[in-house]
Amino acid sequence: MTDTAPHPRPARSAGRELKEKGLFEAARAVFAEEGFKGATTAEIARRAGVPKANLHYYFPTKEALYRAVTEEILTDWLAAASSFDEKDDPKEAITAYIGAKMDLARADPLGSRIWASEILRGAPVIKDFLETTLAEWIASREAIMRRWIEAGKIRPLEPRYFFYMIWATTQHYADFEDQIRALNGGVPLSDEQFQKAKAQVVDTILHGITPL
Amino acid sequence: MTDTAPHPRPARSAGRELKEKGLFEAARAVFAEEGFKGATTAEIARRAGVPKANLHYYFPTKEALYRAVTEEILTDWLAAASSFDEKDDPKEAITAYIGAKMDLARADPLGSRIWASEILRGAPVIKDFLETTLAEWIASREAIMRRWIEAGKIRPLEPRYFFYMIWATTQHYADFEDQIRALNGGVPLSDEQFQKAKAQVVDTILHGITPL
DNA sequence: GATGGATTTGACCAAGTGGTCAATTCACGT
DNA sequence: ACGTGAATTGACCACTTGGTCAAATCCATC
Repeated sequence: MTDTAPHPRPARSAGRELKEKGLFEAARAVFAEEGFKGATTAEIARRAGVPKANLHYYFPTKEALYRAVTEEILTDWLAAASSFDEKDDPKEAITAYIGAKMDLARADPLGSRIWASEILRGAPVIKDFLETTLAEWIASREAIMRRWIEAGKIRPLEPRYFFYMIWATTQHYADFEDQIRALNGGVPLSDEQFQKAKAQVVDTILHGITPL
Repeated sequence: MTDTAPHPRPARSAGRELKEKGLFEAARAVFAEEGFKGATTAEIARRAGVPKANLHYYFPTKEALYRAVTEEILTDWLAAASSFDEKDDPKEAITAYIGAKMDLARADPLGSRIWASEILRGAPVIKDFLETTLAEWIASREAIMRRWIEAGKIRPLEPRYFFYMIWATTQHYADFEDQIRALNGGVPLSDEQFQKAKAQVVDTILHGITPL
């Protein structure tokens, strides 16, 4: 009320952000379905409901748009990864981490699919992330797990392959959603089914690494 | 020596099959890297070392070539799957199956990647396979596992989600090979590393489902 | 209501795209 | 040597691609 100019500059900025968001989300969907090369700027613009020339006003090139999309995905990945560090107890940490990864796969399957598609084509855009940030992440968590192993808290194993199993299994529910749907009578997993799957993944892996 | 006509008709046929094979293999590589839409017939022809027009002599359309490639992959998949049925004991059956899937991922990563790429784009070509052959396969193996559960041979679990875990984990070593390489100091897993990974996958999953 | 930068967009372009085709070359039986 | 069908391929085509651009339109400010 006291503000006589509710959106003097924000108006422009907000409009811009909204349109940019629309293009961004449309791009996520198309990149997830078609991959980087298969995606077309025309299709992205069409889904966002703007002329193609307008897309190029907000994002100079298809690759710039793609890079913006991937960056957000890496951020989300790291956020989920942080749940591994919140507990000192192996079971709690692993349970939290698997849960976070499963929830992310459920909440943002497109992100997971874009990641998968990016790896499949040789990871040209995120290669640096893999070689630096991700490599450091897994190295330090590997050290943590080795301490757990030495303390007899979990069975001896190669931590890397353990993480691969978690990544593969959790991301499978996003990347292969269409296959899972086909095997589920043509309908997507319900929330109950997904929760059960999540519990089973946690349960099986936890049992798999618990000492006798 | 006795045969004065070493390749009278076989020559033609063999030449044809060889060229077809070359195109087929080139297509596998390009489809695996770029996906169906991203792959170009020009690139496939270039890798096979033949003019593009020649490709269309052997395979009328890009999609016909793609279908030929996918059909072989489904055959390989089923062959690996049969190893599940060779043993009556759960541990032996699952060990054999995981081993076969891991070996397939190692021997033919391209096939696994084409499958993944096909699912990512909505499985237009193999949807029928998923809904019929694969659905039947998992349904009957689900029944087998339920019997094992009732007999107390394995812990109670939802067989479907168990198979998803196996598929995800084993295929991960093919589909995410580039990521694994990046996390392995830039070099692919050696044979020893891969064998160790395979053993650990078997071991963890087996422990994960073995009753206390 | 005039100014000027931000935004919008139809028209356009050079470079690919999957696919065709007619002309040529090949390999074999005669 | 010759005839014939299989195989090869350069040239071509209609269409799509990512990206450009100049002209139009908006809209906060003065």
